[in-house]
Amino acid sequence: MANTHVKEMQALKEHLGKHQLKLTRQRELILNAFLRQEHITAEAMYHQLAKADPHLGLATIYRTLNLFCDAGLAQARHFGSQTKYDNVAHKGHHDHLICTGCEKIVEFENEEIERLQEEVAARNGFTIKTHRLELYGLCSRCRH
Amino acid sequence: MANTHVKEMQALKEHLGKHQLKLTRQRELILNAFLRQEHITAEAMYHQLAKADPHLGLATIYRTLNLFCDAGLAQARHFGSQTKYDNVAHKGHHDHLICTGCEKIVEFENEEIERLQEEVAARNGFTIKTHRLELYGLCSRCRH
DNA sequence: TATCATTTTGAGACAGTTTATCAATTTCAA
DNA sequence: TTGAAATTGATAAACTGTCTCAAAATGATA
Repeated sequence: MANTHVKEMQALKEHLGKHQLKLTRQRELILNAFLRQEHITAEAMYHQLAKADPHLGLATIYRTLNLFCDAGLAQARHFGSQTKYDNVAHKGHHDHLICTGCEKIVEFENEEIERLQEEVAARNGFTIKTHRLELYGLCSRCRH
Repeated sequence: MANTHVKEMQALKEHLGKHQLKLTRQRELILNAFLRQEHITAEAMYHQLAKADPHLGLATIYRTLNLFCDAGLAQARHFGSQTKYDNVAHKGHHDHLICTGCEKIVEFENEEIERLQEEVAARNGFTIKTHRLELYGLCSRCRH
């Protein structure tokens, strides 16, 4: 398997080392698959990896994705009843525009909004570490 | 029962009328209880209303809160594994500044951010219905 | 490279939250 | 008042995610 994600693998190894955790075949497999996505659910990843390893358990996917969150490689977000794991490395940061009709998700970035967020935070004595902005509505196709 | 929420009751009746739905004792009861809250889970409301009506079913609470969402009186938000129903009437919109150190939550409003959100949405052909903005970081006291 | 304490895995049981089912009841227009 | 249509309550079922535990894999050490 091509290891095209050297930097992230490095970060994972570092996290594993710091916490007496081990690098397994499954963790490598899941990391490589995960890094090819922008965001994905555990269930979707389960089905996607079924070809590569039919015996890979769903619980392992959940455990590993949560591990990635701890390691700072992923970020969990709750959309409706599901949890999506965002690939943090893929893009620095992106916010979401979510269609409540067809569930379509459009990503966007807006520096002006980010700047204003910093301003609000500063005014309240906060130092922002991360944020989450989701706009819910109808896309042009669902408006009818 | 005191009907101190005339405007919202009106809005509910309007929605019911438009969709061939009926006004029931339970819907009135749940509406009045809901409007006294800022945000609440279905489970919490279930326990809270158990005194007023011990036979009120949990399914009815869920159904009714979802009805309120359709009617524009409530807004569902997913926090972890739970869904909280926000009272839309209570305050217009408010976003959250959340301290990851002490869990303190500061509410804020920023019209400029809201305006930019509309702009982003329009650029992508979306019509925003609601949004959710949460800034995570450390408050001044926790920064040390 | 063999050993072996420790971690991880897979499979399914389990738990918490929300929705579906359906007979009995309630609403409301006529 | 009547009756078609909607609603309710009770519970089963669905769904997402976590826990359990015996078996397997890892990796530090000899």
